[in-house]
Amino acid sequence: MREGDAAPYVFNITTGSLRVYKLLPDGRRQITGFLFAGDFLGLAVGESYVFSAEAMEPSTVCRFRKGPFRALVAHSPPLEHLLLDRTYRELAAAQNQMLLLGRKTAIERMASFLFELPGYDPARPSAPGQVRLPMKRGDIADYLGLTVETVSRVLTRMKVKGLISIPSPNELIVERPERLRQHALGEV
Amino acid sequence: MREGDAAPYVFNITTGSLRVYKLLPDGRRQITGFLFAGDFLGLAVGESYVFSAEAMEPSTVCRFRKGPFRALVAHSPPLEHLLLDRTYRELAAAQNQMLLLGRKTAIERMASFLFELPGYDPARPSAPGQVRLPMKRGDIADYLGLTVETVSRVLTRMKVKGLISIPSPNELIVERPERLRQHALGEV
DNA sequence: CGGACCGTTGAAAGGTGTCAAGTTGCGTGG
DNA sequence: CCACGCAACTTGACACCTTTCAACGGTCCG
Repeated sequence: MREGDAAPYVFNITTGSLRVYKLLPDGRRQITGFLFAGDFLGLAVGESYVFSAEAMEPSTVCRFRKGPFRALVAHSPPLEHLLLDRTYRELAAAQNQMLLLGRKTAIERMASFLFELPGYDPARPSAPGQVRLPMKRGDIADYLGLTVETVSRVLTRMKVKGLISIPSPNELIVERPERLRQHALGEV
Repeated sequence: MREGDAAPYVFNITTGSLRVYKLLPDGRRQITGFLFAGDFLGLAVGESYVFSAEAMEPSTVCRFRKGPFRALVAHSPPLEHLLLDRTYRELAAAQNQMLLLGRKTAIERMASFLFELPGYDPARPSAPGQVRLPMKRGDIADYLGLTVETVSRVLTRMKVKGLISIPSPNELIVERPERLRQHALGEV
């Protein structure tokens, strides 16, 4: 779906992963978030979408027409409550991302990014965790407000420091979660 | 209110203006938004606030205890709908801010900022508009992901170009809205 | 085998940050 | 009434992190 297009549908993701982004006229892209199974898409008010979205891998979604969906929500307080709750979480995540984009260095951004991906177990803060990266380097760069080159260089630096290892371009192992977390908070 | 504190209240702003922000441990600050009369504050889920907020000038708010407020919302579908709608708008604004912080240059950020302040009349796109700046340079800098020095330099550059004029530090006149808008979109 | 895409690495350029100093405006107190 | 101190703002010089530009190797696939 494209920013500016008429917005007749709401989607719920069944499988796969999507990137949500906004563009400037000259092509500069900012990815505002990645979506995975269970996430909703296209809820915003208004007649047209305010952002674009694309699948990053083969994905399936459940599509609702907006009118009936709105009616359903309006008649189901629990559902509306669920949506409100999810939207608050999304807003809190957006604020964290603003902090990242406005005030963190490249390595701090990457460290923060790795912690929000599934694969980290908060119950075992120092246990290494494996992370799947369904997105390409360019997607990570446009999500973190960097260039692909910088993303690549930062990953190399982390590898050299022993913070992570990279078995393949789409897999990453966090070797030292506690030190990576310090980086994410700018405490190094 | 401070990030991390217990969150027993929800606020609605009556008069004045507030800044909402997040901090890194070393003191770096990112202002995620400015709030004005009519805006809600502290709606997010959870036991504690996920950001801090301060008044920028003498302000008054209407304070609700969270429990009763939630109950009120739950029993009033129109109210919940209103909150959901506002939150979507806030989320859309946050996505625009991510684009700004991740991909725009200093002058583009400042131009974008000036357009989201009250004082611009969309019905007369080329008419000069006066803008009140209740926040200090440091607040603008922390909102745009810049430093005070860069904010000051960009304003000077805009002044030299004839895009704006600055009668006093807290007042600003947009002289060439159409050219400023081009800057905001990176079309220069 | 050739080509497209992706990721990595190097060298140089540049925009913004850092550090420092100077100016202005204003409230306070002598 | 004026000197003083302070905070906010501006300006300059320089440093540095990230970007830009370029080249190279690897993988997949026609």
